Amino acid sequence: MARPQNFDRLKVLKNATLVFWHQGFQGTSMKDLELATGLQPSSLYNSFGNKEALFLEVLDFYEEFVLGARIKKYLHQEDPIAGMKNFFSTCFTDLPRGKKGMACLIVNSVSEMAIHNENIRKRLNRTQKKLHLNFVKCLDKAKQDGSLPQNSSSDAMANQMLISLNGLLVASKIVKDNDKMVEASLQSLGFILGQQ
Amino acid sequence: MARPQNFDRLKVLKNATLVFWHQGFQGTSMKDLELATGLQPSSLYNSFGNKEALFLEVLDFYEEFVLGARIKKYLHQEDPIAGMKNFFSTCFTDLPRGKKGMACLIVNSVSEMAIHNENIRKRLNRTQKKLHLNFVKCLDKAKQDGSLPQNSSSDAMANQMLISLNGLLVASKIVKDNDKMVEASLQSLGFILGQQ
DNA sequence: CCAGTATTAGAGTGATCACTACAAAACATA
DNA sequence: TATGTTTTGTAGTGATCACTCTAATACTGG
Repeated sequence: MARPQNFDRLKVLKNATLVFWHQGFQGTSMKDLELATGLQPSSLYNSFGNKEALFLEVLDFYEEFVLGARIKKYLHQEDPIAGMKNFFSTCFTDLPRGKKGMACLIVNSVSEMAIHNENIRKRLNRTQKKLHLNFVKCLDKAKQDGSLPQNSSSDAMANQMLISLNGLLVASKIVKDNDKMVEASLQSLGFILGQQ
Repeated sequence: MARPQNFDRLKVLKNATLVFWHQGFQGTSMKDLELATGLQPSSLYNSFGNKEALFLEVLDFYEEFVLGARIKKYLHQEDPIAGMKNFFSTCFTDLPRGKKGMACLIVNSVSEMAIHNENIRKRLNRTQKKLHLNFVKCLDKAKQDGSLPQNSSSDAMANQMLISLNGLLVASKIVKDNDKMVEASLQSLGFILGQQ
């Protein structure tokens, strides 16, 4: 056969994710990615194709390992309402190396790339739908628990939560007092989460 | 004296605003700005300094003439609640040349630049505070009208509205059915706006 | 060990980046 | 018309962009 790859693909994707997350797609150069991953350009292009393709894999990595971990940690809890509350209040603190203002790779990328690259837009839309679905599951569970009225629309509520979450993450980039904004966000969702 | 400028500064700023609004700061090259404004590089640099300084003036232009126009149109109405509702429901349609997905230059720029450029961050923060202030004024007026309970905090409500608006504008970049998202957004602010 | 194959290192591609140097041009004042 | 001052047109700066070429390298199956 042939010479094997000399690197861990997942570790490379993780490092690339951190760079794109912090600097954005256009703000990240292939040079940045070489330095962050330790790979030479030939290895990067041989394994990932080009910058856009690498970014799409990074989005997959983020969905599975970053967002996925948070979904599992907070939205698969026993108490769905408390879980969703925690999901909101930790969206600033669950950051790598404690970097502030990085917010969320998905929200950042929607803002930067969605209207300019259809492949990226589709991928981001899929990720948002995944989060939406998990919100719906939580809300349905809360209905069964009796924590929420049965006649409320989980789909509509999940939309409200997505919008508030997106807005919260944007606001976290300029506002000092994030806790105040989390509180405001949870209050505006108060008819969902405010009972306890 | 000396040779006069051969262009209308406000018209140049307007055209530069449209480009930055659509493409973002990093996605816009000086070449793009030359083409959009019709100015040669020497004129651009002589009159505005550099790309960042031009962008800061563009942010001022946007605050005064784009956001300012919307504030005047919707938030200085007689009925403050209806005005705020209209402010939300028109944030997708009040776009130049009907371009969709451009959302808001402020939100786009917060997402792209806030953590990388302190000058830009400060400017964006100032603009958000201006909008916050106008929401507070509307909310206070609604309290005087009796449309809102006196004990509610206008500051907290304005924060909720800012977050929802930001989230709504981000969502408008990937979601097809914007009206559904506006409705969700207004519903989550329902305890403010839902009475009528 | 040999042959075959995929990966690697490293230099280098043209294009584009923000920005500048410089002289011609265009005006107001005298 | 002559002078002084600023803007303008044009060519061009080094740096960096995403990406590629080529040959040495490292491994597996025979």
